[in-house]
Amino acid sequence: MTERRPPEHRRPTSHDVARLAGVSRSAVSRCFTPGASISEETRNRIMSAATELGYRANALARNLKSQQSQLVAILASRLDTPFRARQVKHLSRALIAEGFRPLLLTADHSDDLEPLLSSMLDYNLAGMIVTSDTPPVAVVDECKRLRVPLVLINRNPEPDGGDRIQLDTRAAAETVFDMLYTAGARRFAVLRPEDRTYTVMGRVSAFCELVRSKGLSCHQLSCGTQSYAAGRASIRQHAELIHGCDGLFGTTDLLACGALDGLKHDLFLRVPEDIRVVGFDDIEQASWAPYDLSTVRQDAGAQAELAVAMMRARLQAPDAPIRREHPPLQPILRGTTEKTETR
Amino acid sequence: MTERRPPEHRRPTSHDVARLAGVSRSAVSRCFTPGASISEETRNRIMSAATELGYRANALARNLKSQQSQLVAILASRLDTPFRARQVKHLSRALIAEGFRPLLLTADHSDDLEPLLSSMLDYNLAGMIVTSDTPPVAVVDECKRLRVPLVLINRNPEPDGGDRIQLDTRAAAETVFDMLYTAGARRFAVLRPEDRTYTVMGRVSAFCELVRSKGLSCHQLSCGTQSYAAGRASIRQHAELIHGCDGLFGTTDLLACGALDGLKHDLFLRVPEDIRVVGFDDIEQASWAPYDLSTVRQDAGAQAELAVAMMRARLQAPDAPIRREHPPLQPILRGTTEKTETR
DNA sequence: ATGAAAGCGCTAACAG
DNA sequence: CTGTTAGCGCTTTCAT
Repeated sequence: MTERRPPEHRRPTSHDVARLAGVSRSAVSRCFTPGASISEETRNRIMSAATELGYRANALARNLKSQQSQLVAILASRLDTPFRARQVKHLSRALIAEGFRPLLLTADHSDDLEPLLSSMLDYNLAGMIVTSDTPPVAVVDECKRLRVPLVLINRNPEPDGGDRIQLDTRAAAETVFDMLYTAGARRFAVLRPEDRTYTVMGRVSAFCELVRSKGLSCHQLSCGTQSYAAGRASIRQHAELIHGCDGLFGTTDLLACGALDGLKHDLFLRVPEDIRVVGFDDIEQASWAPYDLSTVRQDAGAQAELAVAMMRARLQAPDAPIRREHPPLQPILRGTTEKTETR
Repeated sequence: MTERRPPEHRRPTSHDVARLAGVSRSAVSRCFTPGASISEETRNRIMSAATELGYRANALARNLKSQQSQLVAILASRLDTPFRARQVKHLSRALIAEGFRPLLLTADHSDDLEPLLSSMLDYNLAGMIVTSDTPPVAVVDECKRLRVPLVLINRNPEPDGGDRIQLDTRAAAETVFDMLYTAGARRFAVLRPEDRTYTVMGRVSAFCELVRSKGLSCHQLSCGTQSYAAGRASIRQHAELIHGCDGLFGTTDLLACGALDGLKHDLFLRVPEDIRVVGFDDIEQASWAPYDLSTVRQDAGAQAELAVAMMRARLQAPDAPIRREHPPLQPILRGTTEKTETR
């Protein structure tokens, strides 16, 4: 008596719904396809059958058929970093809002991304958004070949594999310079992290160039990583140079926070009286009391929406020319660039 | 002459590989199936054909057939919060390490999760991991019915829909109490955020109970959200009460950091001389110079691995009894509970 | 060890 | 408007 009745936990299929509603499977399919022609009555019957059974179309099957999933891979490194977390949060929300499903790929010390990324491609991705880790060329090519829209956020401009959202380093440099100069800085320094991210390196060199083009001096202070600890250590390490400066560009808020603590606690300098400081990104901690750090905001929300829009556009016009967009920057003036009594 | 030749960007299928290698599609499939029987020679032929064509098995089709995807949904709220970001990072890594693909669902002001979550279920999830947002009952039931393993991290114990990783609030309370008491605190206060997360509320009440069971006093200071700003505001608001206390449990590092700044900059109290402070989570900022906050570490990495292991176990034994695990806690002693010259 | 055949659950082209 | 039919790309008996 081993009667083989369908197990209780089987998902109902369109077949089940069709049978219960007394229609064909195509009817069911049409019922769940936005622009399909179906009579009001059948639709109702199907709908009630569907809800009764708890039917939900199997996305895998649907995607297999339509050769297109709603899956979008997000590749992000250093997710535990405040700005990156914000970026990813907004990306995820923006994608979901547009009906996509974000697949999260966190990769750090560039542990061989290649296999991972290309295994994501197995899912017939609707797109891929990369923030801050340069995807291996193989993957970029693969995306191109498979016509998977690829959006790079703040990535190196070279490989030109996909659409890009890119910081306008010139504009950034000018904004930062203005903030520091207006606050009275004349002898500049900038933190140069050694883990060379394009954006960050770009900011450093653009800033230096700009400062020098004004006939002012700009020291580059090397510091290991883009972290609080590195920022602080760097200040200690370059103490002498620092004493000759009155304006510091932290390159990144995380670095800037570390630097601020170094300036105050290690070198006993007053900010902004002895030295003005500006960061970049406007992470939450920049506004915390001990920092009150002037910075430049990158609007993660707008950036995310732009990324999704670019992806969607590419999806519709795979052969359109590559786009590159500069999202807007907004200077945030806080205590570290406050005007002090001159003279 | 509109010759319809296969578009260049079509993915090669097992069929293409089979043809090139001169074998059947089944052979190709077997070649990519771990424990299948296939001769060394055919395997080689197939493999080289596969690499030549750049073949990768279509995950959608595979999953459709096997009724099981490698997709795991992570539901996380407040991703832009340091501890949550760390959690998600580790979850993502742990999942990927085990061959799963994390789908990221960020939901905040509990914008109707239900449709979202259940639409995720359309992907034949291999599991679902929820951190900090209680999933609607409907979804929990759905998971149960569809036998989708559900792991809840630090969620309310009531619905008992899935396996849980849960803070041991008693142990947490004892750890915190010890840290404060040992540092000399006798008159306690605790921050009570109004956005009632189970874990957080549990910490608050367990702590208060414990303190009172020792015959000591414990004031609950209400504060709006679990944020830096709320922590700081709360201190200002409860200034009088605070002045009568010498030990504060911040409930969350974010709150504790805000509180610390409130204590120092608004009430002009010295920490730890006038009042000792302990946070919870050990976010990076707790170790920053201005805070140097004693706290209790929840090991996000271990937590994530545990979550994935539990998920995997449930996948293999859907009917095993529900598990509940308490991940270990580790007190981190820093400046805010330093012993000061007594008397 | 291998190939033929039968689907997984769905959609879409085509008749009616 | 509706049902029939033919797959999407893969896996998996089942013979051979």
